[in-house]
Amino acid sequence: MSNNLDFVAKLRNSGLRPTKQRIKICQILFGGRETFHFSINELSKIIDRSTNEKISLATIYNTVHAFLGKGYLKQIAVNSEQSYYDTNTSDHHHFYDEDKNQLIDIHDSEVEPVKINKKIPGKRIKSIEVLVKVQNN
Amino acid sequence: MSNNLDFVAKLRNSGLRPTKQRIKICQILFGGRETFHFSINELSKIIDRSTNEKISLATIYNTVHAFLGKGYLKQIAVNSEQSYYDTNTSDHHHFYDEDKNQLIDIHDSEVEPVKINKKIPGKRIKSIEVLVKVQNN
DNA sequence: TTATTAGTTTAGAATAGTTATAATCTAGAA
DNA sequence: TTCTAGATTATAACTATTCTAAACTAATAA
Repeated sequence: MSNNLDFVAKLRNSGLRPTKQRIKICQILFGGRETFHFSINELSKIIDRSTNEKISLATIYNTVHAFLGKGYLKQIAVNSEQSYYDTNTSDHHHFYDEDKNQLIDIHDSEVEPVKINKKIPGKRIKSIEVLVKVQNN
Repeated sequence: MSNNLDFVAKLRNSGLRPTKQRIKICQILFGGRETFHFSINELSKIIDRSTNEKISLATIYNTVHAFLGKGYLKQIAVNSEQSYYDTNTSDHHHFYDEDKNQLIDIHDSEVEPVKINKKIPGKRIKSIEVLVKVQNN
């Protein structure tokens, strides 16, 4: 498990000033044993619960965008009124439980590799996302 | 190509009253040779161009939702500020061009079938969507 | 250490997509 | 033709997200 010095280094190395807000958000996002999925709204609640000092919504948005840009987070394509993010940036896919509005990892070993036999001139593939929507039986 | 009587029958059969607004929207969505992708905003512009009588935004939303519920449209999972829909409800996947904000079909023959070797207790798979994000070279 | 400054945080305003409301209208049945 | 449940509409309300510009702070130089 990372400590704050690791986060400070991580931030510095990416050209982001290690402010106390960013370090706090790093602790929450990257300090645990497990990766997880979150929306801005959920992250905001987690922050509120885990500290007395509030971090403004604008800063949470800024930080998530910065981390996305640095590749520390991945955005997940779901149809929902809010955007979802994943602290697991490795190649993998998702179940989306529409009843619970919840994302569940599908490990790469659990999907046959997706092969696309089509190219678009002048374009290169940036990512391949598989979303398996599930419903209650 | 369908004529209005077909649309009236289609609407009646699904328990939807064939109002002139719904028939007009049917013409646009299902009257052409090709299927296509659209956002509410784009659909609204197409309607404006193709008729002198305005259809209110609320009705467009209502109708698209009704058609979604009846399975006449499919919603596509994309990260975007707006929702995208597809008049092609058959199994197939998409490229998403982030530079042009544009969806492009990947026909089923162009992807190896996606196999998911994982089940979630009490849940059944509703859909499998593959989204391939592409960028300019 | 202090001063400087460029980057950061913040509250709140602004924006955009979508949904809700309540009055008016209309398709279809009697 | 009359009646009514279902549709349409303009507009208000709501929610997620982005913008703004003032206050703050980390990092650097003096």
